[in-house]
Parts: sequence; structure tokens; C-alpha cells
Amino acid sequence: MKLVSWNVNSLNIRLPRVIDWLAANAPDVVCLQETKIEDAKFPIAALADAGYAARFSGQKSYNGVALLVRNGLDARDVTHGIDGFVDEQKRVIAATVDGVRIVCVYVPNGQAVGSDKYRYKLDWCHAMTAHLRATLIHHPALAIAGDFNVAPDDRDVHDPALWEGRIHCSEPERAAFREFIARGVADSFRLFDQPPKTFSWWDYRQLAFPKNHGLRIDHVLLSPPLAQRCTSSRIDRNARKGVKPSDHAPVIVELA
DNA sequence: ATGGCAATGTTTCATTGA
Repeated sequence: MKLVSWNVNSLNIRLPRVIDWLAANAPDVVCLQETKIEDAKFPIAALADAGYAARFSGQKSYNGVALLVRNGLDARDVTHGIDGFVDEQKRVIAATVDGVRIVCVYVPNGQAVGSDKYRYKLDWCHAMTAHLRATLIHHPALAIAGDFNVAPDDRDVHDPALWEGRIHCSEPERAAFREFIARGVADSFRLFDQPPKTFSWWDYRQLAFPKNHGLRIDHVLLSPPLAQRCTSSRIDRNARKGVKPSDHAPVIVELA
């Protein structure tokens, strides 16, 4: 299974690029974040023409997640949100595909350390950790994939001194990320040797992409049976190039 | 010293993102 996570920063704007990317990369399942589109307006037909069935949970303007599943595969037991956590914001969709439970997440940004949104981010992560623990009991083959809005350690930051203690890098956020890992899922990217300074997000400003001033905040975490099957995990930085890119690049994981 | 981009809707600016 070829499994992808990609924050597209508006599926409306990005649809042509997404469809081109699907054709070039032929993934089996794609977890999308920041679709920023109401369910009634989701581009079901265009994606069907591209060979993918879509399941989605969206809202106007902000947030929104979706799963794209290649024709011939079924998305079963689709669920939305976090059990026991009331949230207006559409940030989670999950399904079982070919025996793999796939949880697509868009973790809150947090805006600034100490803000109300930061508190919400940490609360949200705490609830997701409990949800993950419960889900793993029934689904030992589990992947949680998405935009975590956390750079887990300094290797994931272009300038650790600049970012120290700031949003995405603060110790409470990193501790929240380690709580996910402590539930028994591995950061697939770190299962392999990787080129240094590999990132998944670059600011649109200040020539950040050509200067490679990025962060690695998009992740695919795998439970032990899937980590054993994982043959590669990489970030397609080419998808950040060209006209009207998302500010995030896709993470691509292959499972034998 | 600061902001510098992009997307959205509240649209000719404000808000959010990261």
C-alpha cells in the first residue's frame, strides 16, 4: 500500500495540482488536510474521474480533512472526529482500507505559545492520544497520518535556535507528540536514513522554499505491524515547486 | 526594526495559517 499525507491548503485552489500528482504518483490512499471546503461542494466527480473515491469531513474557510481511495479499494467503517471530544472544527477522518486503519488528522496550529489556541491544541492532542490508545485495541494495524503542526526535534527545524520555544517547537508540543509515539506508533520517516534538512512545510514568504527554511511537521506514524511492513517513507519536495503550490509537501509511505 | 505570502470571506481589509 502506498499511503500519502498532504496538507493541500484549499482543495478548491489545489485541485488541478492534486489530480496531476495522483496521476504521477498513483497512491492507494491519500489523507488530505486543510481542504477548506463544505461537504456539499466537495469535488467528488473530478476525483472520481481521476480514479479516486473520496470520503470527507469539511467546513467553510478553515480546516477540513478527506480520504482519497484508489478505485478497487474500499474505505470501510468511516468515522469523524475524536471520541468523547466535542469539536466544531473538522480535523479527523478515519477509515479501514485493505485491513489498515487509517486516521487522517489536522492537528490545531496553536498560533502562539500561551494563547487560547495553544491551549486548544494541547487539549486536542491529549484527547487524540486517548482516542489513539482506544483505537489501537481494535485495530493493531494502524496508521495515523497528517499535519501534526509539531516539529518533533531539532533535526526537523531549519534553524533550531530561531525556533526554540516557539509555536510548533515548544516543549509541551513536543511532549504531546511523544505521547502519540508512546502509544506505540513509530515516526515512519525516522525508520530510515534521511537526508539532513528534510522538511515538509516552507513559509510562502521570504523565499523560504528556495532557501530551504522549513519545518518537518507532517508525519505518518505506524503501529508495529505496519512499521515492520514499511519499506520507505519520504517527502516529495518537488510538489512544493512551480505555480500555486501548497505550502506543504506530501509525505509518501510504502507498505509491503 | 519590520515585514515580506496565500486563501478566505467579513472583500478593497481582517483573519488565519505556520
